[in-house]
Amino acid sequence: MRVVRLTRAELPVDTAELARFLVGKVVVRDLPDDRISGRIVETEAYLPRDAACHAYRGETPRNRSLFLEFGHAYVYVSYGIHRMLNVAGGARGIGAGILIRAVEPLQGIELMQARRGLERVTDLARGPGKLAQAMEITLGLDGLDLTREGPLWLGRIDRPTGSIGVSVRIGITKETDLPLRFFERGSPYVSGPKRLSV
DNA sequence: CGGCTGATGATCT
DNA sequence: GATCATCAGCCGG
Repeated sequence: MRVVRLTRAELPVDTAELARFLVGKVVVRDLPDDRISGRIVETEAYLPRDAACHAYRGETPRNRSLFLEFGHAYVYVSYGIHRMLNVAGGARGIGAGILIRAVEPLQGIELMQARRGLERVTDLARGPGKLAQAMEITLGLDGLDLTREGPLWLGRIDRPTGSIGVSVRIGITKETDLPLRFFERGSPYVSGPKRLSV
């Protein structure tokens, strides 16, 4: 399978636009001897002046990557257990990002199954915590430029993206009414309640 | 499938 | 000390 790395020039600067753009693109995790990759089927945008965004209260040690130029990785720990993979949005200095919520496994499926302790491919990376576990997303990847060669980067493949649906975001307690979740309609790899993925 | 609950620890106040 | 961009397990329909 041929995966071509995305360049920063082809990424939308606007965070919501980038969130939509990333559906259908590919996350590639290059390990010393193996490649794990998955096609993004679900994202959520977190904007500046959005109380649900980790950057809302300003820059801190944890969220500094959100203020990097769009296309950098922001990885953090949620609920003390799960790691979340995000892509920074907006120009340098703008705190915004996109949570990658689910991918359709493409390469390294056996490795994902081993890491997750599951067989069902639709359960390997359906949800941000599952995705991070399956793809070995670690805190050490925080701050990486995802448009450069390295252990984690973004690419595209020659395959059409289906119709993209929009809904409110999942699992948050603030700004719960904003239509900032994007997903590929009909994909069995999308997470969340079914009513939000129509 | 939807709804609920406990686990669990980094982060910030 | 409170909060939390989640998940697995369990239950009822």
